[in-house]
Amino acid sequence: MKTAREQCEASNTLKNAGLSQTSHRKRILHILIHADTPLSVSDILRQLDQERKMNKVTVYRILSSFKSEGIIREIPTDHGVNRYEMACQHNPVHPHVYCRICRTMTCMPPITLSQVWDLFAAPSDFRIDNINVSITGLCRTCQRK
Amino acid sequence: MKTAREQCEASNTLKNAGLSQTSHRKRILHILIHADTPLSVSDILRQLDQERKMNKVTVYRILSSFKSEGIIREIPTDHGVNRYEMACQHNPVHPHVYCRICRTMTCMPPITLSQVWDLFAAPSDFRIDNINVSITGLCRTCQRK
DNA sequence: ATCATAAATGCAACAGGGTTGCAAATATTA
DNA sequence: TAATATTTGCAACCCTGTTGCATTTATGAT
Repeated sequence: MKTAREQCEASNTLKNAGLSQTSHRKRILHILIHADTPLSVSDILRQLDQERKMNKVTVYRILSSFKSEGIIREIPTDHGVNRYEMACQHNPVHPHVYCRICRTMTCMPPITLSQVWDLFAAPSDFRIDNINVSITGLCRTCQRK
Repeated sequence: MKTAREQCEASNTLKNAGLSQTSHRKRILHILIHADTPLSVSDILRQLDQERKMNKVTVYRILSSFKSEGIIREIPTDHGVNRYEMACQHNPVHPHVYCRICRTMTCMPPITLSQVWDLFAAPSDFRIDNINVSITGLCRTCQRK
């Protein structure tokens, strides 16, 4: 029985997705695998730059390919900044809690929507302003193109 | 029994929220009330400009005050563009379906998350890439400030 | 190993959403 | 109607994310 972190190991992940084994991709995977919250591009750049700089365009392109291959999941926020988490470590899909002031995002256990409501009906540390459920994909028209 | 559109009527909405009755606010409310999908700021500006131009800063500020007062609900998208819907016309909170190509957003009936899964497990016109559940608000630390 | 080809990366410049400071215009209250 | 507080417009700006093109790096066949 492998742990989620082993299953997500960089070179296997890239091989399974049919992506070439570049040092850039491995570095970004390494950061995502060891993150304990979903990361933004600026979070990733900051971590990369501690060791060796990487161009932001490269980061965007790598994340874009990871997203297409289903390696990572993208989470939009109110502030227009997307965050990313490893799909294999964060299964199944689960709610995220986001503070609109300090912009901290944390993962919740994978429960149903009505359970989310129940959870926050009780007195809690977190004051909810808004709950969003978004289903993103391709509409019928755009699938044909 | 009033219809949702009557309940949302502009001058009452502003009065209840304690906001002054400016023509700008009424124009934006009018557009939101008559929208059949959640609108982005550029959607709103485009509609406004057909009649008489309004500065985009004003639109952002008005939407921001509406959001603080709970008059409208904000829905983030993968593309970093927020969309807005009248809270009183769109109760309770419900999922949104968003096409990542044409960027069309539509409202779904207010069902639970597991029902959403069931709905899309069956053959469907819409191909799901990603489901996001986000709870936005204030964490304990930021509530104190 | 080495070479040719395809893919990945860096750089500069750009596009668009959203924000801030300040001056001018408008609404509210007395 | 005048005084004050609020709202609006304008210019300039910040940040996220994208595009085109030149350069570098990985891959696959010889």
